[in-house]
Amino acid sequence: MKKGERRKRELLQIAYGMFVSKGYENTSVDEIIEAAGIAKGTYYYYFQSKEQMLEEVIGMMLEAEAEKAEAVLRADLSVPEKIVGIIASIQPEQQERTIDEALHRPENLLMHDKIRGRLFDLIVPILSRAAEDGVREGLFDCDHIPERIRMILILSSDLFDGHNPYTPAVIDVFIDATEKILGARPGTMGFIRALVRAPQDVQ
Amino acid sequence: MKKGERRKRELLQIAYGMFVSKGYENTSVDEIIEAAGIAKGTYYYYFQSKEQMLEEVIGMMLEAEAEKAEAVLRADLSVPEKIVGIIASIQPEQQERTIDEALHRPENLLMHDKIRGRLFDLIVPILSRAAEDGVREGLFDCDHIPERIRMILILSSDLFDGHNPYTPAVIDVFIDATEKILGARPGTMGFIRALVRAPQDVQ
Amino acid sequence: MKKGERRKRELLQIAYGMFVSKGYENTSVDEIIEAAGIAKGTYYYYFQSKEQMLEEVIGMMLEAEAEKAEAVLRADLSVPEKIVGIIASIQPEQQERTIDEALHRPENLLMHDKIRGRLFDLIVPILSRAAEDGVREGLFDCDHIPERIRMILILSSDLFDGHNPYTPAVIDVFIDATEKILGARPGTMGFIRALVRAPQDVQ
Amino acid sequence: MKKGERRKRELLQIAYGMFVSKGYENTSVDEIIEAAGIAKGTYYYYFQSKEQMLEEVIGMMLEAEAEKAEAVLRADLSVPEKIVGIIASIQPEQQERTIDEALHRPENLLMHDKIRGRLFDLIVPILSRAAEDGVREGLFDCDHIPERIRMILILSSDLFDGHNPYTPAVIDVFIDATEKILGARPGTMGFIRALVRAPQDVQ
DNA sequence: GATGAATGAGTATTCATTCAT
DNA sequence: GATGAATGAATACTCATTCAT
Repeated sequence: MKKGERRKRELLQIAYGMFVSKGYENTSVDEIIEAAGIAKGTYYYYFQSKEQMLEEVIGMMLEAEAEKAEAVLRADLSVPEKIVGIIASIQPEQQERTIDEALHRPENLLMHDKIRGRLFDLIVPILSRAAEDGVREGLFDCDHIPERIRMILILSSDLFDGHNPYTPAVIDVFIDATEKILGARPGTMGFIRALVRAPQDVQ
Repeated sequence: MKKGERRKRELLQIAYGMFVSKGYENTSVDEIIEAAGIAKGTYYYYFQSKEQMLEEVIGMMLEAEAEKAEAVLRADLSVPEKIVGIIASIQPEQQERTIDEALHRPENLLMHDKIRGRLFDLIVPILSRAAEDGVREGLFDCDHIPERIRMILILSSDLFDGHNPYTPAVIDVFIDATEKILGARPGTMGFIRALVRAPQDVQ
Repeated sequence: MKKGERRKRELLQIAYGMFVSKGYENTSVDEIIEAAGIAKGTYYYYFQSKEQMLEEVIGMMLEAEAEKAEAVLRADLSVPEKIVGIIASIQPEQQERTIDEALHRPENLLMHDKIRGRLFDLIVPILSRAAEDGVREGLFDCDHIPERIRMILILSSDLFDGHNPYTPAVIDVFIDATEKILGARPGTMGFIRALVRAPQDVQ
Repeated sequence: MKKGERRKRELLQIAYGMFVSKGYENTSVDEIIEAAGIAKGTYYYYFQSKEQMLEEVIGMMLEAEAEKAEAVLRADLSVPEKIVGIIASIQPEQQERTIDEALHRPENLLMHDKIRGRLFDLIVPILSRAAEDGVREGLFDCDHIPERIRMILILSSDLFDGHNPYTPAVIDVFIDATEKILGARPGTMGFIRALVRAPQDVQ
């Protein structure tokens, strides 16, 4: 049992890397088993189908994301820093880039989309708790917190997902919009600017 | 030449319908030619590849979208109405629904994504012109108009694409965010609420 | 040893049910072990191969058939009744139907055929003994009894195996043929008609 | 069109030979295309599936059988000779043997069974016409002709299908049964004995 | 007696594309 | 302009069997 679990974990890791770098649809079972050094039968011993494996890969990834987010939440940071920190930590392309600089979007669409939906459902409540703290502290002033959080997630995931290079103007507007959506004083989220510098020269 | 063009147009229309209802990847060339009643060779006489055909399908669709948007722009409407009208007109799912009520997202991802990107690039300048009018009229107060417009597009396309049923809270927050992103007085975009009622009962 | 034998018996029973309802070829070893709640290794501890298991399943079934036939032979019945009783008792579909009404023939062909051959070899001598009694009693008048018995078996197994609905004409002709093959007086086997009524409405 | 049809015919012939000699299930598509010297795609250009090809193979074979039977019917023969001639002509094993002496039954079951059913449906009416002539001529005396014909077909196909060597006793009983089933005078079908001699030494 | 992880040859089917006519 | 026969690499999945523990 122990042994089988470890093996499975290993296969998920390998597949995750391949899915991210070449796309789920462009990664064949043959390629996975070759990379893993196992037989076809072994693959189907652990996974009922390629699609079910994708679900497990995503599940594994989400667990990791959730843990990271919770860690940020517990860290000694201001509420805006927590929110931004969590958002930054889930930008999928951050890790994807690490694995494969030449990431082509189209082949990743399916996985990207599946992850995005489930990730949002997972992260919205966590971020909402942080935002509620912000309201309590008088930093934010707004109702419908989960809906507002989701919007900020939508914006950030779309703007900063790596396929549109973001200009200073985009960042300014994003900061402005974030502050206003949460009812924060101008400047509250300004520190984002500093965080965003680095990856800019990619691509 | 004239005749050939018409034929091609026809094929694009047929393919468009199939791509939208079954997804690009799930539509085989065989199915297209059968639906069109032509031979395999004829297909490849008109299109270099299936992918190139997709590009042409999208191009054709975008032309139509742009025309519709320009028409709204020329119409006798207030600036906020123009902006909302254009945004509403490009919700891809609006047309897709017409063609196939049971549209499943995953198979449409590739086309959807390709369309979205190019549609935004096309529509942002048009909407920006409208927004500039709004600024001139004192309705809006903001800089970086194209960036702000793009954000509003991102939000609306994600929130209202039909796979998340939108609650009143979502609409309220969207209206609030839109007003604040454009620097409009509260209530300026409130009329959106009325427009959004109808499709709600679809799902 | 005792325990092992019982276990094996149990497995044969389970497999028999599955073979009959889904067909031998469509029943995988995986399905058998899951139904039996044992491990793969255990299966191959008891059986050298799936095919060998089939042989054992058939053997087990034949034993049961032979016992039933002998019981009918010992019963207090007229010779024609004995013969018809034994034939009726071996109609494989009779039991199969009990297990799975929706039995489709093609998947059962292999097993059906194997059983049929061995069943005939087993039952022909038994029936022949009954028929010899009939000759002795003056009911039948014929030579080559085993050959004649086999023909009657062939006819009945083909006509009444459930996939051809049998009409009254078929039954009449079968009765007539049976009587003539055995050299019996007309009417000797007429009682068959009554027996055959019931299953007719199955299909 | 002409060319495609010929090609298809050719493939059916090749497949027929393979199905008969190795069994349908044991003949892979790969083997067929290799034997035919065509590409995988070509195979699926002509046939939707392997199973559908089987249907066509059988259809082709049945056409041939029917033609042969009709020819016998038109020939200048006595009614009993016609009937026996037709029955002899359809013994599948006759041709199968020609193609592959080492015919193993189990792998042929599916095809054999499918053919048998359709062949009977096809041949029963033809033989019935001949039998009716026999009645008219006073050679036979019976009702329910199609049912009786079918029984004779069942018997002959089972007795003479090559896997049970037929003894003189079997032949005698078959002749006797046939005569009685049709209400013919003893000796009417005796000529069968002569026909049956030859193939006996096979196997 | 019993387990379950590992095997790998085998299978049918798909599909965008080519090209001689 | 148009045809349709031909291609062949690619793909996901099955399953009886083995064997170290």
